[in-house]
Amino acid sequence: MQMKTGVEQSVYAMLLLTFLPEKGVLPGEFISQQLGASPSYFQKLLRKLVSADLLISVPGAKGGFRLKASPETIRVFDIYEAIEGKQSLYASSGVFEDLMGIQNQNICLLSDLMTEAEQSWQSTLKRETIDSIRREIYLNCPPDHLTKLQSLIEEKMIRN
Amino acid sequence: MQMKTGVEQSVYAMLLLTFLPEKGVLPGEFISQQLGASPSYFQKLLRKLVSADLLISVPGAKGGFRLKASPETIRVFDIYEAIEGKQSLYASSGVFEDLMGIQNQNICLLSDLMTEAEQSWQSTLKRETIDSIRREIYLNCPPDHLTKLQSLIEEKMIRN
DNA sequence: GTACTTTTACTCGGATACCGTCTGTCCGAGTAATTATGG
DNA sequence: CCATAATTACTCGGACAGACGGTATCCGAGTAAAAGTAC
Repeated sequence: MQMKTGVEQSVYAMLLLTFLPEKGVLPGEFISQQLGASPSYFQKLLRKLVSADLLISVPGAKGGFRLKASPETIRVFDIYEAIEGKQSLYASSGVFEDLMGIQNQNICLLSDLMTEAEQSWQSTLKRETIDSIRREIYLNCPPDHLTKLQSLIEEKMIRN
Repeated sequence: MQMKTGVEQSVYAMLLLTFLPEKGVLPGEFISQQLGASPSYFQKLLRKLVSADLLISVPGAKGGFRLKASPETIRVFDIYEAIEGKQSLYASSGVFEDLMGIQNQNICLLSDLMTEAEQSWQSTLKRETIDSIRREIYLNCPPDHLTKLQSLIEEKMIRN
């Protein structure tokens, strides 16, 4: 049981996009290059983020991706859910309930506990936003490195 | 990302074993039959539980499995960890930290949050024990069904 | 009846096959900006 | 110079190959009780 690496990559992609000026977009290929991921696969992740209403995509020449909402409103959980899907971590088979002769469908000996555990896992991911991680970056990233990245992005980005 | 079905099956196997009288054991095949699982695979799960010090195994004729400790001391988390392993749900690649020029190894923008989320998930599983689930069974299971199961177990079990 | 051997019924643990999921690649289609072309 | 066509550079989404992990099966080895055998 391990989280898809796509979740981490997606979070980082969203973080990269926070450095974009208003109305700018970044091509998917540039983003995947920066994260060291394979472009053709990364496009699929980006499209999932578009489907989840986290990104806006602009087709055509000078097209690319941009955040749909402001970083303060994008929770880490939203990205997690967009990539991992909405299915819960635990699915009861109901075998044991059958064995015990428990008729009531609402009673599942384990899933109540599992559901509660998953909710407290998720609530932690709902607390943090892309913006709060971005603030961590500003605290820990060397300023010259940040300006270098910023200029690289402005060079590669496309206004429209 | 989904929990192994082996975790659920293992929890139920442990629950079955709580119905065993002192010094009795149940063969692995009987347990797997009751849970509707394939015997050859289920043996592997049981052995994992033995390795994790949750079960005691008795080899030879009249051999089988029995709980090592009392149900009050066995947490759901112990079973989860025995089957799923100790690896955490999230493993940082460090790619983004490299991109940001963050040298300090201790700083990982995402893993702090992920670690915290996983801990609150685990703490829920640590709270509940096999015994507390067993009490739920007594509340929700028809009494006649319980006595039927109890007598089946005492018929199939082996004293030594 | 006792000592020894064989059979039986389990666990143990490694080798291996199957299958679903995640990762990764490829390609045709759609879209829009840019460039080329024809009058 | 303007309108139209072709090219270019992206996204879109489906099809598909490969890798990996979880599930499942099998088998030989170890172990201990029971049954059989010899004296």
